[in-house]
Amino acid sequence: MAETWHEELRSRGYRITPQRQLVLEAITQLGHATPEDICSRVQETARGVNISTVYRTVELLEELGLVSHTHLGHGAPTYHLASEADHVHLVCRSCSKVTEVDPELVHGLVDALDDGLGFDTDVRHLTVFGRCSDCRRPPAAGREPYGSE
Amino acid sequence: MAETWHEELRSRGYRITPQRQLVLEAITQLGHATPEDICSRVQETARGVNISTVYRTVELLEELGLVSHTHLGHGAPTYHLASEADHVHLVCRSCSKVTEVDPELVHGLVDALDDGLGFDTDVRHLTVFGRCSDCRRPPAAGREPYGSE
DNA sequence: TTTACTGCAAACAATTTGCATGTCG
DNA sequence: CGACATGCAAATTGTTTGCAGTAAA
Repeated sequence: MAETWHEELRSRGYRITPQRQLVLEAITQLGHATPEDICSRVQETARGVNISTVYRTVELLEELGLVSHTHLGHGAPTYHLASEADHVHLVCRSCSKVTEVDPELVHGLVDALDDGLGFDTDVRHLTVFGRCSDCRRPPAAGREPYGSE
Repeated sequence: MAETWHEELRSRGYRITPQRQLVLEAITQLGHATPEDICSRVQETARGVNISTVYRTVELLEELGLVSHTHLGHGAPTYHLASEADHVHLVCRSCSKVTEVDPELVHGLVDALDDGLGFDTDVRHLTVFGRCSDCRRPPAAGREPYGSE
């Protein structure tokens, strides 16, 4: 199993601690998790990891490139494994449903931004807000305003 | 000049107040503004509008479709006139520079999401994170991790 | 005069920081 | 042992809410 990150940590002068392992595990299991989610999840098993340690840890893991975060709306950001992060998020502003789609769909956009402006898009961080098919009205006259976030 | 929104307000039972006019003006002048920005700007001229009134007002103005907001990174959201909002935001994660680009660039994506999933994208709310041409390294071996946000 | 709106302060939520103590290496 | 990490509490933002006084219409 991949514990290659242990070496990566050490080589940078960081240490391997149970808390860091627990946080990484929680993110692995939860998929999309806010710092609070991670904290609660970890508390189920072990004696828990303090919320501030969670914050410090996700920051570290992100710096190492192991996890990445996205803003799925209003409040707290959600973290997920970078290795599984290769997808784009769609968030419905009516029902808040989150859908993951293949990044292939945005390649056109990414290429256009690269060619035209030299902008290097971070696809993993991309979130598209809108309205999902379930919440969308059958093409009527006036477009209703979007709901919250 | 357009004071059509006055009627819109009244017809819905809302009132026209100096605070609401000031907030709208501030957003008009500032372009991209956080609630805090709006508050400070207004305080330069008049006796000021309380921050909680700013929050209540932007919510109202957004409901009316006059302004819209986007998350340009970490903290507070930024508000702008809906009439000027027809652009997509690019945010550089290294230098934090914000660039506005023609929404034409994302039409491909929007169409793909619509055709494939029936998802109705809210282009005005779209923000793309990445690295701008200035901050991008000349194609080297290892890709540096992204900075803050 | 009626009822919405504003300001203020307190309540909340999310995140950060200082510091004494604990522990990986 | 010694430097780094953790826990805890307090300090910071960012945002919301209750309420009494103010002002559009």
